Amino acid sequence: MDLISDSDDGDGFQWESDEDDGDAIPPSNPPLPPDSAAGTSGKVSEASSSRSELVSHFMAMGFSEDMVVKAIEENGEGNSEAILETLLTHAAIEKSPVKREQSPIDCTFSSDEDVLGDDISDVSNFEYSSEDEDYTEGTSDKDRKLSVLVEMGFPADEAFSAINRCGPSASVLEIADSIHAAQLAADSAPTEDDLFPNWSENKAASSYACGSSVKNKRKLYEMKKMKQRGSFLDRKKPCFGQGNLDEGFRSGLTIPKPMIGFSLPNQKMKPANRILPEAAIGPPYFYYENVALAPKGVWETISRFLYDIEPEFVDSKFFCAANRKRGYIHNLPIQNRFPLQPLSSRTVQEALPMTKKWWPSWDPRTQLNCLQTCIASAKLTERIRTALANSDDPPPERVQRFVMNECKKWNLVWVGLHKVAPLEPDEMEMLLGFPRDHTRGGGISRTERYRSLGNSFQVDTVAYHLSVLKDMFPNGINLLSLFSGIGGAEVALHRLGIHLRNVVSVELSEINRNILRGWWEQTNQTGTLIDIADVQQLNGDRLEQMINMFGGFDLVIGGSPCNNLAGSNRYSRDGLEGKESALFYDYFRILDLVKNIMGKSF
DNA sequence: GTTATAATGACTCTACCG
DNA sequence: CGGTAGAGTCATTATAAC
Repeated sequence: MDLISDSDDGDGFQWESDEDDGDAIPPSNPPLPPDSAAGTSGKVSEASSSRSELVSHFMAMGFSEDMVVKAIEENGEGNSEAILETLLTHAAIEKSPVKREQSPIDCTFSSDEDVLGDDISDVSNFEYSSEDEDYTEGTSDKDRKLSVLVEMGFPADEAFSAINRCGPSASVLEIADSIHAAQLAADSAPTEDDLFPNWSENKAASSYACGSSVKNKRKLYEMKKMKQRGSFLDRKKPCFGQGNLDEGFRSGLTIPKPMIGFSLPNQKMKPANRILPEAAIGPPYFYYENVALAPKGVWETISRFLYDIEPEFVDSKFFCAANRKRGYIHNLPIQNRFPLQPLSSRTVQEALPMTKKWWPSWDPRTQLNCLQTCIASAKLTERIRTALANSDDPPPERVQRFVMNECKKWNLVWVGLHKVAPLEPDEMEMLLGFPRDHTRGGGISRTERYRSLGNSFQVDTVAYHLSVLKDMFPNGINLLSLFSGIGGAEVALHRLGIHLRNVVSVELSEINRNILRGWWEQTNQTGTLIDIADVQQLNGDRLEQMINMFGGFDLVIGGSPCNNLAGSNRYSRDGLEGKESALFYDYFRILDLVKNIMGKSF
């Protein structure tokens, strides 16, 4: 088949074309590091029979022999999972969007279907921490009732429904009764789990409680959970007698490997049509983001609040040259997605061509790890330089291990002989999909740039998910953007060619608000941008006013603070109840308000 | 007062092995 | 099945420098 012309610019992309014209991935692979399998301590064993079997196995999935051989050499024969991941990565790297190769997704998707009728929703252990008193300030009567009910131990989503059900004059006690009744009714209805065929249960989780060497902090954490567990009402009957004893420790969902979400660009297979729970269906559409590797139970809670939608876990390494493992919960359609153009480079050597010259053969990295908010110290890069300068050309094993460890930990790249360095802010902008100098100038310090960038969306990834909106809203959208940061959502939509009619952006940091405002003016937006500093100020009245003014929001998007969830946090990784990360509940609060207001008058 | 610098582990998940 | 080792992570804090 022939090529889709480049001028097509997004509109006409269709990945579901019928024929597998050219399987073939052109042999011109992206420039791999000069690593070359021969160099590294001959891991390639020769059991050629099993090997050729492996090769044909993957070729049957549609990968070229060339690629398969390379992938096997990289990972060793034993590790077929890793081989597959490498193949997927390289397939995604393939530049030209017109040369679709078919990908083997069938085998990675529906592998586990072992969902018994078991309860996956353990998560009603929700309490506002004591310092959240001011949560109720400036909010409506409805909000106050919700807050009280939640403190009583009711799941907020159920409390919300009950408040609406009972009407404005109902007392808290009446509402509580109503919730209870609804729970009893739900208990007798056996279905509901059937909606999530992909969720599986982590059976090993029960061993979590009996770990022998628990540190103090850990104990506290567990005791806290225990305490909370005692206080909430079970939403449904446990399926197996007293089996809910470890309910609070169970993690109900697993993160798929490879972390490709519901679909990737350049992938032949169409994602199956998912069935969303009734309460999840818009308007408005919504899109929520946070770190994938959060403490246990966090995503269960988030999902539970966001209408029981299954999270889509995606690693941005399939969209750019750096890892970024994130979970997304949204109610968008997932068919007919298309990627942002031009496609971003998916190897460091390609994205940062200057580094290629200095990249030593014993550094096998082709992609960076997650871009974070801090960079390596100059002392460290100097230690590395002297260590290498005092070694032979291929440095001894010990030195290599030291250097590789630090390079991975701090995302260092090669910028000279024996010289490694952290990324520059503009390089981070590029890797994350922002225009050059997006965060530069306007009185923003370098440190602040790193911080803001480290907290941002990866634009290509998000844009791929949002691309389905383009055909649905040819006249543009009204956007409610919470925790906007440096405007990843806005940039993604703009780059998709989706007109931004009215944007209400909520962002605490003045620096970030300035960045977004600067971008807005610089890109000659014709819509209106309203920025608000504090989510707490966004109450029902204000939302109702804006909704009436704009005719409703088409999309509510936001990634709530991750700092109490992120693994790098050594001081306050307190989970969803942490000081900042608890703002997730404001995302839910506002989203649900918008849904209710729009549900009434539209 | 603001900005840059450097030092500061733990929690998960996974692969592997016996 | 349990133990172990390895790897990766949208960060916070104290201090120096400006």
